[in-house]
Amino acid sequence: MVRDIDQSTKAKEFDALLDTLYVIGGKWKIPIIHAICSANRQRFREIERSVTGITSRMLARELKEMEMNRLITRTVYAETPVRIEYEVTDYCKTLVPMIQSMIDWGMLHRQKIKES
Amino acid sequence: MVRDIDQSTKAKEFDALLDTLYVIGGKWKIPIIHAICSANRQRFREIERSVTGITSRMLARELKEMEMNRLITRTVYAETPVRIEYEVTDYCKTLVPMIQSMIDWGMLHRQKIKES
DNA sequence: CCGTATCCTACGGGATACTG
DNA sequence: CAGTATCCCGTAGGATACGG
Repeated sequence: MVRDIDQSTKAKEFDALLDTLYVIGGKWKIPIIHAICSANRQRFREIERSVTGITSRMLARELKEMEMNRLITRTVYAETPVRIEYEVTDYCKTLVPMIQSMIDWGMLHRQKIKES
Repeated sequence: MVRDIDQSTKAKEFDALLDTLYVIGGKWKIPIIHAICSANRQRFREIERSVTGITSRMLARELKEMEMNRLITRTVYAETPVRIEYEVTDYCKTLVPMIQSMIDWGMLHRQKIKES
């Protein structure tokens, strides 16, 4: 039946939405992506500085999770001292328009609230 | 200085991003908006049914918060029995493209993970 | 139908200290 | 620099029951 097909499509959309919210969920992932993206590649300490308020524990944890989800890559350069760089994947860059729309919307929202 | 202007712009962008994440934050708001939007207006019970897993406590709480943030309106129709409908504001509809991109991205992500 | 009132707990996430 | 190890806490949010 057409109706069944339509329902399962809606259900899949809903699940996809939940997936996305899960992947980008929590307080830090989007800000981290935004930070790495704006410099294209970044070291641990640099990210820590540009994401205001994050602790090294949280950053380490989030980076690990995002690596598992193929959002970033971690590269170790065997220099002395060792240098480690994080880079967003092309895949992750597909999130950029979404993040930009979040920024735009936040600006708008701030205006809206001021007009109380 | 140009550099200061640039930095404060970046800071504002960052804050706007945090604002958005705050407003749409939590587990339920985006799914709720998506549910109401897809029908344009909805009653409490209908929303409850289409947002899988939510409890009435959570739904009531989220709706209240979203009303405060001018994302939805609550209209009471003095019939018997009384009918109450929730509607997204035009303002809220500016979130729709973002939500759609979340859905698209979720679909993509699922593929990506399957290819492990 | 449209919620509110309680109670309770898992866990996201902060603070601090420490290692290779 | 690039993290790990502990300890700890607030609160988002689940379960359940009830009321207008």
